[in-house]
Amino acid sequence: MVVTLKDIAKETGKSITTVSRALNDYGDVSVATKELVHRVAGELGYTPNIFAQRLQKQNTDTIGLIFPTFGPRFSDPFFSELLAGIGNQAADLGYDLLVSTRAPGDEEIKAYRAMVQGRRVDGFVLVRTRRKDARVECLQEADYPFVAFGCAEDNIDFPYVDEDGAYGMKLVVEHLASLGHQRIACISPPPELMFAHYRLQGFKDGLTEAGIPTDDALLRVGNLTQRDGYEQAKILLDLPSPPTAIAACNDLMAFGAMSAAQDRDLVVGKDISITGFDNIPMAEYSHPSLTTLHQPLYQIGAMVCKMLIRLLQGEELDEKKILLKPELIVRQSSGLLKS
Amino acid sequence: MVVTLKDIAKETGKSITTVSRALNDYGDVSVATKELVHRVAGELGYTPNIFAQRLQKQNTDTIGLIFPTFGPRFSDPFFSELLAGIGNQAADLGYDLLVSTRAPGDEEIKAYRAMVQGRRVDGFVLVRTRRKDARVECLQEADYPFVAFGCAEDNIDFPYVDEDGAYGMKLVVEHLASLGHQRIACISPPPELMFAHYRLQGFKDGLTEAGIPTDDALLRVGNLTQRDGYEQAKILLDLPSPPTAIAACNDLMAFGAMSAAQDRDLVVGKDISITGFDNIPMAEYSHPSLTTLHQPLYQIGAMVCKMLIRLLQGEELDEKKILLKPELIVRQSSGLLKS
DNA sequence: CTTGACTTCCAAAACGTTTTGGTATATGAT
DNA sequence: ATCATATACCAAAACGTTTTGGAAGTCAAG
Repeated sequence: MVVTLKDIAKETGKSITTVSRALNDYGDVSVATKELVHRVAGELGYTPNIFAQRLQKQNTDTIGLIFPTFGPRFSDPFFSELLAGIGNQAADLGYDLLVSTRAPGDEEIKAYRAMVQGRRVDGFVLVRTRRKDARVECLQEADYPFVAFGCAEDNIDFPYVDEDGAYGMKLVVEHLASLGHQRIACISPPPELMFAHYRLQGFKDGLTEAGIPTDDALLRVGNLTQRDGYEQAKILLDLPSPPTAIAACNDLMAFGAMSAAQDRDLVVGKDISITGFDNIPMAEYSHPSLTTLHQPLYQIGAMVCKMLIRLLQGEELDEKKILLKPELIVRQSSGLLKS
Repeated sequence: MVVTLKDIAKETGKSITTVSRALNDYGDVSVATKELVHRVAGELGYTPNIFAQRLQKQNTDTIGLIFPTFGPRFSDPFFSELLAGIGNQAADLGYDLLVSTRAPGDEEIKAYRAMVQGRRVDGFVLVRTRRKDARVECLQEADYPFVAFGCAEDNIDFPYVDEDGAYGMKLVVEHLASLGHQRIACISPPPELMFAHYRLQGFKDGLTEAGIPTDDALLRVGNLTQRDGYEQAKILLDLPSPPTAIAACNDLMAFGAMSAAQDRDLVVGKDISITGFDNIPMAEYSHPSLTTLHQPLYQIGAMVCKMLIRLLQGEELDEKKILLKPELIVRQSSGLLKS
């Protein structure tokens, strides 16, 4: 039924060894034999049994990816874009991608340990690094290769790609300040996430550079969902002296904030300015369209994946730590301060 | 380094056979031995080599899923939700999921053939069935098991889950008609998609039931993206006598249509009503929020996956063809016809 | 003390590949 | 003729598991 090396060997009258070596283009097989073997293999429709190969070669040609999501669904477009980038790159380079989701915590680490233990994958892509990141510890301890999207605390060393969140938020504040805004709020991600730290810091630095004092009442934390963007924005709008601009640290929270403002009949882009971060596809088509920072997630995914595969193949990385500059995309959701 | 059955055999003084059979809970191993083997396996941290298992058992415990997307990105929330459902269910039942994306056409079929040929997966989940579906032909010809999301043409027989699109669109038209709308447009998906047919048919039936004649000028086709929703809505709004309501056949196109209307300073929900289909998370938070039909994509994904695994394990399906009723979610984007 | 049934165990084969460690033949140099 | 070298090939082992087809021992019944 299914064609193996043995069948080709029988058909060509050569040994299994020779057939194998012919197909893998070894030097000690004559050109004539190689041609013969390839032709017969084609005719019979031979495809190598990948599991036999992996068993023998003792590698998996698979990379692991565990999304740190809450709840079963990962409908965050952030993840889908990234996944597409990683997945397509992996496929192009002949690797399988083993994906699952797990909420941060014990179960998550158990999942990593199980994959390490069972030698289920050759290496990992880590997304959304955290301050004290148990995943990093676990993998470094087991001496397992990985590349992260998101940087590390200073003292820890591993390869990663990250976007310069501090720079991005500074751009946003500069933009909002130039429109006349003085009371600028920020909805930042949970502080245990590495990128939260940088984005918030960039936000504060931006205020300082614009000569605006920081008001702690205008700093809120949200869990990156629309729902939380909505809730946090409501709190901000209820302040005795509410902000005239809200810089959300991702697009989803920005959409939530827009909803909250619109529920109070504020016109976003006029009565209040709202900005996001990520530039997910929806940002262009929301109403009003969203001023945000462009992060090329698809490319970042591809880049991280390529770096990992380089590592797995024993090559050196030209750059071990890559920091990308996000680009400010000004749309309708930010506008001149009404006087 | 890595623990194998041999190590456990050496440690316990039993044979490899006995160890294997102990771990797999065969009847011909004494209770004492089983306990011993399990204890030692635990101590040594044994994990079976999955590739050796698969080679021996001649199955893959993997299910294949090729998303029919255009371009490299699949940021359509429709797909992410479905993927989450399929992926989590597969993981729960101990199966791997091998995902890739391919635009419909020759390359797509080649990808299926390659996976079939190489016995790379045990079966497939097919999404978004088409009228003359080459994937179905290919898999049926190879006698490869699969379950689809989306039904078939009448004469073809395979297991599937589908939502009752005709019923859903009828609900929408009924709703819009009850608000006083008479000139109702529809932006339907490309007709080669099975669900396009049913949704459009439901739309027309709805009009008939409401006593509204069908106007072909109000029937447009869009490729399911926001961009196309935008373009098609522009065309509709440019008509000498434009529609007062637009029923888009998915949420993304509905968002595009909302953009187009808002660009002309129409207030959606007042000057014009717009509805979608799918109820993606964004639908709740758009402005205005979107009237749409709820399709439990996560659950559908899980259901399809479970059916497939049932088949793979040789069980019979209670129901081979499942049709779900979508639920109308009325929000702000549909409102009374302005008189 | 045989016989058969039952319990518990195991050696060896098998899955399909790659790699190791050769052998055999031809060619050319001495 | 002899030796060295290069070319073309292959048998067997190995990867780690499951399954096949017994074998050995115990026990009860005849």
